[in-house]
Amino acid sequence: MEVTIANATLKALRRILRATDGGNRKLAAATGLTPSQLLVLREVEARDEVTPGSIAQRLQFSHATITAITDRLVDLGLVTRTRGERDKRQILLNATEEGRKRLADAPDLLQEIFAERFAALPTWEQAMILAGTERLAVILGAGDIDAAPLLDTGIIDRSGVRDAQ
Amino acid sequence: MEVTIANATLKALRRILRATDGGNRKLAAATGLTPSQLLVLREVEARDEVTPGSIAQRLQFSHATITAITDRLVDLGLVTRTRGERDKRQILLNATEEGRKRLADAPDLLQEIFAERFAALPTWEQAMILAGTERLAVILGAGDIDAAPLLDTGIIDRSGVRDAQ
DNA sequence: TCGATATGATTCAATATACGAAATATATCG
DNA sequence: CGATATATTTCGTATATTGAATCATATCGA
Repeated sequence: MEVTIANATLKALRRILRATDGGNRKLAAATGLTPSQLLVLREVEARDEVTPGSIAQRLQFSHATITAITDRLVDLGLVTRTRGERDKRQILLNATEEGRKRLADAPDLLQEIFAERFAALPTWEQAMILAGTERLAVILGAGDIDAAPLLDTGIIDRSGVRDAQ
Repeated sequence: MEVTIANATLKALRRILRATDGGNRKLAAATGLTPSQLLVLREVEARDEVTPGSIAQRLQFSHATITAITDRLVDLGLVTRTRGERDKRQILLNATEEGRKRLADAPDLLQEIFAERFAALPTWEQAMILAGTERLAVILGAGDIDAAPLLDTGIIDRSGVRDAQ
C-alpha cells in the first residue's frame, strides 16, 4: 500500500512540530509569562472584545481554566474585564496598553529562526516552501479542524491512506 | 529584501501550529495520560535506556519536572527505573509492555486528519507539499534548533527585536 | 590515594495549570 | 411568568513546573 507521500509529509510535519515545540516555553519565560498566559493574552490581543468562552473553545481549554488564567492576567494589568452590554452574561476581555506592549516586546522565535536560515534559500525554493506550507495549513485548518469528532466517534478505521499514483 | 515570502510562510506555519495544537490535549486525554506524560513516555519508548537528564534537555524541561512525571509513569506501570551500571549516578528509563501498548493504542491525530484530506489531493500537489514541508523541517531542525541560545544571548542579527525583560 | 569539584537525580516548597461539578446570573422561549 | 438554555465563576482536587537544597557517585589534580 503506497502511503509514502502522506507518511513522509507526516514525518516532516512532526519534525517541525517537535522543533518548534520547546520554543514556546522559552518564549513565554522571556516575557515573564507562562505559556498558557501567553497563549490567552495573544488570543485576547488578536481580536478585541472576546469572551472567555470563545477563547476556551478556540484553545481547547475548559472555561474554568480560562477564568483562572484571566484572573492572573488581570492581576498583572495586561487584560481588562468588562460586562457585556448586548448580553450581560458575557464578559468582554481586552488587552491593556501594557498587555500589547508585552506581546510586542516578546521575541518572535520563529521569526528569528527564519531570519537566519530561510533568507539564505534561493527564491524559487522559498516560493515552493511557501506554497506547500500554505496548502498544508489549509488542509489542517479547513473547516475548523476540531479533533473532537475524530477521537470521540471512534477512530477512522481506514488504516491505509489511499494514494493516487 | 523580500521579507514577504518568509512572512507568508511564517503565517502559514503559525496556522499549522495552531491547528495541530489543541489536538495534543485531546490526544493525551484519549490515552488517559496528560500531555506531558505522553511526551515523556514517547521519548522513553523511542530510545530505550534513556536518562531523565537527557529527556529534560531534549524536551526543554527541568530535571525536577521529569522526575515528577516519571514518578507518575512508574506508578502507572508504564515505565521502569533502573540504576545505571556504567555510571551509578544515572537512572535508566525503559517503557514496559503496557507502556508500549498504550502508545500504540494512541490514536494518531495527524494521521487521521491526513487520511481524510490529504489523500484527496492530486499527486502533484501532494508531492509539492511534501517537498516544502521536508525543506521546512530541515530549516527548522538543522543544527539542533535550540531556542535557548537565541533567546539567552541574543545572538540574532540585530535587525530589530530587542530582548524583553 | 585523597580531597575538591562536577555531575545526575531526587526532594521540597511554592505557584500555575487544568478539569468537572456545582453555583450564579442573565437570556430566551412558550 | 416559569422553564430551560447559556456564559461565567467558584470550588475542590490532581497534576505540572520550577529553583534551591540535598545526596550519591565521578572525576580530576596534586
